[in-house]
Amino acid sequence: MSDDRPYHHGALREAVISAAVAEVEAVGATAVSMREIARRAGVSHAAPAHHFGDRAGIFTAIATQGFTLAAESIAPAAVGPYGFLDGGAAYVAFAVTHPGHFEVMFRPALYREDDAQLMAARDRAFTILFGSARELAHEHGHGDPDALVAAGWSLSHGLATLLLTGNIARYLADSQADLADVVARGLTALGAIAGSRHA
Amino acid sequence: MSDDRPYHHGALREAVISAAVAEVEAVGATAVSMREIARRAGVSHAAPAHHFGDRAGIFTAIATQGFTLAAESIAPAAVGPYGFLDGGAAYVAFAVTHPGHFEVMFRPALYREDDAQLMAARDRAFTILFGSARELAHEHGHGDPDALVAAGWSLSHGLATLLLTGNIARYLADSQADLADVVARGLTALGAIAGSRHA
DNA sequence: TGTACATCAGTGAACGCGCGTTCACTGATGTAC
DNA sequence: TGTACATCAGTGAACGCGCGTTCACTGATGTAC
Repeated sequence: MSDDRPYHHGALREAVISAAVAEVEAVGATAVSMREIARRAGVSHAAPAHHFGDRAGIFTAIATQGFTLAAESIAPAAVGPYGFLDGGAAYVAFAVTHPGHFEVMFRPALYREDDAQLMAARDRAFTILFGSARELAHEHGHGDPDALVAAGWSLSHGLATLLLTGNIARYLADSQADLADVVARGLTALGAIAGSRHA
Repeated sequence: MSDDRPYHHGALREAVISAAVAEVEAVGATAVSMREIARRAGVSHAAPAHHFGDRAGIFTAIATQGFTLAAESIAPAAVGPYGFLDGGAAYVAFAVTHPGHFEVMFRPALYREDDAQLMAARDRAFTILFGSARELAHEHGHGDPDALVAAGWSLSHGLATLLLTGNIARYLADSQADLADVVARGLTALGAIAGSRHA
């Protein structure tokens, strides 16, 4: 080693994870290589494999961290009688600020789904989603929390995905702050029309 | 050549595109290689490059074909006073039956966005989306088609994405036929609640 | 406090492999006469 | 109808490169005494 970097890194695990997240954001999850992650983290190319075994091991760590971060950032918003709605907005905000984590989290084929810590983190996140939907249904006299989850999750996930891939920007020129308002108005109108159809 | 395959393929372009789509569905868009596409199509490894130049050229062809197929399969549904709603269902159905095209279409970083044929096909598809939204807004007395597009497109796109990545199946056990109903009910309830909040 | 030793995080050279690209070629097709 | 030739779609050998994996190693740290 030419510089004064110590032989033992001390926080190699964290360094590799954040390098891997940056790499996912740069080239996409399925195109990342262990060598490039190591290069980004400033360690030897064999170090990531030494710690995580393979790419699936790194992706499992990223997904676990992602579900934990998502739960932490959504939980404070997802309380009160409209917590499900505010939680949805927080979900979109999380995706936009953590695109690398978000991409990996929802590509379960890339990581080890039976990992104990991953499952725990994921369940914590989904407890917030289903819990706030149950509260919304109870509070407003609608009986089916699962239907609320199906619609609300799809709406938030779709908006997040379209924002991240740059598709919203091309077709709906609004700024992101306005966008939340626009989507809320569209949701209200769309719900009323869908309801009137089957009334 | 050991078999009786003729020297000139005759439909190499189509063969390469459909092999590439199959490969995208197998390993993900960013992980496909020209060599593997050629192997799948049963041609020499240099043939795809000869025709398309590089991966971006193939992806451009896939996206163009995807927008064309999407427009063709959504257009018949997207008519009448509720065409926007039925078009959304057709959008989800297209995504589920054409996962390879769908993935490439909404990753514009992978292809040449300024390709003339691509832009034409894409505009045809989006004309259907915005046109049916305008008709819905007019028919039901809601003034902002863009808000309908933002909400409806997000909802359909999110549902499609969650279905394709296997996330819906894990958390909402319903069959896909039922799911359309569940989402419609959730949308109606969610719209009413969102409306009552700001009333 | 000082010494000896086990542990193990991290290194770096070496390997075989699949990749994209290049390039001289082959052979089927279309056109001119 | 038959011959000559230009065109160009598609081939396959060769190249250099980055990849994941292996493995003997180095050296910092923790523990025993």
